[in-house]
Amino acid sequence: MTVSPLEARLAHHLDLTFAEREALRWLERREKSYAAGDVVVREGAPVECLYIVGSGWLHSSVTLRDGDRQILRFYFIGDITTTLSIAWHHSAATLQAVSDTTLFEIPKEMFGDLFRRHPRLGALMFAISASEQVSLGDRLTSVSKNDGFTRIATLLLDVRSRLRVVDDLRGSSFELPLTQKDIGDAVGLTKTHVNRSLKALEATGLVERDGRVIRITDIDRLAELVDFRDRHGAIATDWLPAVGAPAPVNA
Amino acid sequence: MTVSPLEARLAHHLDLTFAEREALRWLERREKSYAAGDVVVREGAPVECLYIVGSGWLHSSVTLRDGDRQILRFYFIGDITTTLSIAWHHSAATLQAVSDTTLFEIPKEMFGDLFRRHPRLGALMFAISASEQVSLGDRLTSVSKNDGFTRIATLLLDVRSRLRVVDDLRGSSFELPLTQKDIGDAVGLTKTHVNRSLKALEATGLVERDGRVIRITDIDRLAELVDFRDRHGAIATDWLPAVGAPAPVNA
DNA sequence: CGCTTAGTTGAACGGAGTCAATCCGCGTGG
DNA sequence: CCACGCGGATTGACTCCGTTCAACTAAGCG
Repeated sequence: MTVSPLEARLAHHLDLTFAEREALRWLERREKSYAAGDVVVREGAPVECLYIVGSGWLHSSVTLRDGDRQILRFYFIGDITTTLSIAWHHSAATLQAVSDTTLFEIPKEMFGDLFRRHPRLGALMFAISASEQVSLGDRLTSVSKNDGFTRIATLLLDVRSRLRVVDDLRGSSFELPLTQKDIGDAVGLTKTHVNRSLKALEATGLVERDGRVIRITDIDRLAELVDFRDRHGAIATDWLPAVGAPAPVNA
Repeated sequence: MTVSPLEARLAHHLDLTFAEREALRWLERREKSYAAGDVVVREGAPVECLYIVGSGWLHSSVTLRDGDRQILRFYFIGDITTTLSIAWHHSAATLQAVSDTTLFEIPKEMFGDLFRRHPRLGALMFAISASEQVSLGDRLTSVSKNDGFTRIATLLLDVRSRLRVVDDLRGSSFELPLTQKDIGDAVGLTKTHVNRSLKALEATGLVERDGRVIRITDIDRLAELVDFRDRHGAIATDWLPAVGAPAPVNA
């Protein structure tokens, strides 16, 4: 029996019951593959499905009137994508593969049914969504208040931290399969200034680059330098409802 | 029987059953009052409860190392606050009353139980949370890519739009009980530049100010000018699970 | 009536954008 | 095997939006 990415993710926070595990695997039957650069869903297109990331990197972004792009979020294995758009019939953002990826496609209705059959998992999804919202808030703060150097350092630390939780990231180095333009679109800088800031980061000796492989030589010191707060640790689950057969609705 | 704020909000999206209405009202028993400026929850403090806004304005913010502040979100009647922090035992942000407010305090466990007893409401909460996330993404985009004039215009349009949905806002004018420093903390500008941008907005004739009362004379034209997208309309509910007694967990 | 907080305005500075040239790695085709 | 072309990375010069610093005014309040 293979380990499913979403199951693995959630099991990180909770001791899942057999039925819960079963239900999660049930969601991951329709597998699809995309090549690096492929657009999975375009902004404004109708969305009937959510996608669980099976492997690879993706990002979601919006395009402005002048053609400029804002990258909102990166997705890694075990993440659920297009939840952003679940509130509408049309996608609020473009979902694009950064590297080669596999996705599990699940119809929205099936996701909705999960709330009914496994309320505890529904509540856990809510909590995960909340933590993602905090993470987005952190980036807003970073973009709003910090200079380029700090924004990029924060992005690197954030990505590394998520890869560590999500992937089996061992050492201090990791691949960042993004162009400098992409980085700029994520943190609100031009590619020119991204380049300058990356150089400045290297100059401190805290970050090394080899092509698109990044190595942070002293994570703690860099984190201290830019006041980075890691949000990707454990999440509180003590408030979740009891597991098992849901209580009947009383009058 | 009084109309509860949360009930009214959710009924906007869904035909609620009697049992669901009952459950929502059940959440709103512990009422508390706060004066303008009061801090309800401080960043880092333990949180055991969520708060439904009964009346008034609030905002949540984070404080940076240098004392600078980033306002993440404003809350109005019917909003659920501190959901941001539900994933942790300690608050991720400071919740502060902007005007005099009343809040309904609900223990996290009771909120969790809502997912079990009324899965459809749980899923709806998830959708609302998703739409808030999109809204936050819009602000990230605005702060990341737009100049001061546009950022503030967007904030004004956004607040007006939310007040219109949430409150019985009739005309084109509304009170903005914020200092220019507050506005700056929300959109990432200094108070100096907020002032200049407000002046510039007035100069276009599209916005009038009288103290803290704002009047947008031509909403459509201002929206067109700054490429504003209103996210606070209806949300899709067709994917929600069926109402009624939850299905038993099958083997 | 002073004191404090918020709003307003001016001058100078600087971080990041803009524009533009150059370099580099890599795939493609001759 | 090498010339060519292309997308991305790098670097420099100049400009400008927003900050910083610093008055000064207006308004609320004890």
